Amino acid sequence: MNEPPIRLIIVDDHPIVRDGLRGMFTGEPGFEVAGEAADGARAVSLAEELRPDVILMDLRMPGTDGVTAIRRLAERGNPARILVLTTYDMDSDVLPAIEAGATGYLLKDALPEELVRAVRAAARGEAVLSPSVATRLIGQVRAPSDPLSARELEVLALIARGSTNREAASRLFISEATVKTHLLHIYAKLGVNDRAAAVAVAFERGLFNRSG
Amino acid sequence: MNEPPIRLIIVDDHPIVRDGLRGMFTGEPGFEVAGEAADGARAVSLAEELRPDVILMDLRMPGTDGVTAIRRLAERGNPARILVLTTYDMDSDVLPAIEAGATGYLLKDALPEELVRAVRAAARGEAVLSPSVATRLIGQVRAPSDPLSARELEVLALIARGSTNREAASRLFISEATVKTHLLHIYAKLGVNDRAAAVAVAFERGLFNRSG
DNA sequence: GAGCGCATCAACCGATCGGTGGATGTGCGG
DNA sequence: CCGCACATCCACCGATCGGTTGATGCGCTC
Repeated sequence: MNEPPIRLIIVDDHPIVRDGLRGMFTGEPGFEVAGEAADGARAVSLAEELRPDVILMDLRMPGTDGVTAIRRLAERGNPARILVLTTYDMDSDVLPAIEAGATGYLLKDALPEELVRAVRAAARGEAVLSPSVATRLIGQVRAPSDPLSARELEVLALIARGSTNREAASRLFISEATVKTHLLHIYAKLGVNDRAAAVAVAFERGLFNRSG
Repeated sequence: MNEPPIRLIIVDDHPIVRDGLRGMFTGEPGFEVAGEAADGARAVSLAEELRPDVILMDLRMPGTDGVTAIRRLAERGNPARILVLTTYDMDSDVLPAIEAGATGYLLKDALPEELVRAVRAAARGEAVLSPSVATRLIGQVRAPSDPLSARELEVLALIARGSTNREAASRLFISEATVKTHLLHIYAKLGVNDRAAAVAVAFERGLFNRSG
């Protein structure tokens, strides 16, 4: 008795990657590549139209990004399993994707057979994580980090550009004491003791990428 | 009169990307994919063995990276044209690759026809740059930045982790005065006035990626 | 209403930083 | 030899930072 093929949509802004993935799954029994999209918005409408079993989703794409697309699919109750496939394993990428509803998260260095296995697992509803992503999630569970408030991010961004506390205060129309208070909160949240280390951690976590 | 096909080696640690590229050039007249490698060392020995016209080279790979491989090929006088194809357009990636001898530098978001055209141009010995890379090179020519010395990078790395000048001095077995001197040099080279801004610029330029 | 998170603010003080204006020594290339 | 880059070092001093120990006000949720 033959099972129906796993119907798949490939979402990635890089044509080369889409070609590579299509080639891989076309040559693998049990899969059907139902469609492709180069950004999140197109992925959402394709998924509505084609009702795939699994969506292979990149995160960073021009226009609508992967996390937003995942959120929209979840809001619409779309049953497709979403397997994130991306280059990035930074905190700022992993958590939002999983919180938005992704079933799995793999990095693009995965071997073809790993990827095939992961898509099969995702189609069954099983969670699939690459080792480095799993490690990060474990770390987050142990020491969940408080997010910085919008104001804290504003202060930190100015500090990263070289403002003294006084200059930052002037720019934000607040007192220097307030800037210092924000900074102390920032240091506590990021687990550091000074501005330079705060800037470093902010970059490592991609905190400055969220602006704009 | 038929011209011989352009013989190509594909070097990328991501199997998906290699598959995608192989598929693309196999289906395109005038090309022959002579071989593939997943890292720089393998690329160098393959190039010696197969004598390709063009090598499509990724930069960041485990083991021997792309820049090192380009350098080795240049040292051996290998005539193959090297076209870098990578995700990254940060200063720390672009300049070393071009200085090492790459004929061109493209980003992975290039359309298939752009890539085909670029490989043909590279085979003719023409330089090929993606727009964002060209912009960066122009910027570098206008305001060439001094690279930080190895010692300066060591100092800055410790500062980014939150060391005071005194702690950094202790860790490096030097005096605090020396640390401060290094920092002043760092600020001058990076065009900043304090440690936090220096850390930010270092991240933006990918200066901390070179370690290890 | 109470509690919470966030934003705002103050004064004080020791620690640290950044700037200044020097200095010496080594290795390398012209 | 000279000049350069790099590494190392000094003392002094004003500016800034980080920590401390408070405080008020606002909006939101239970």
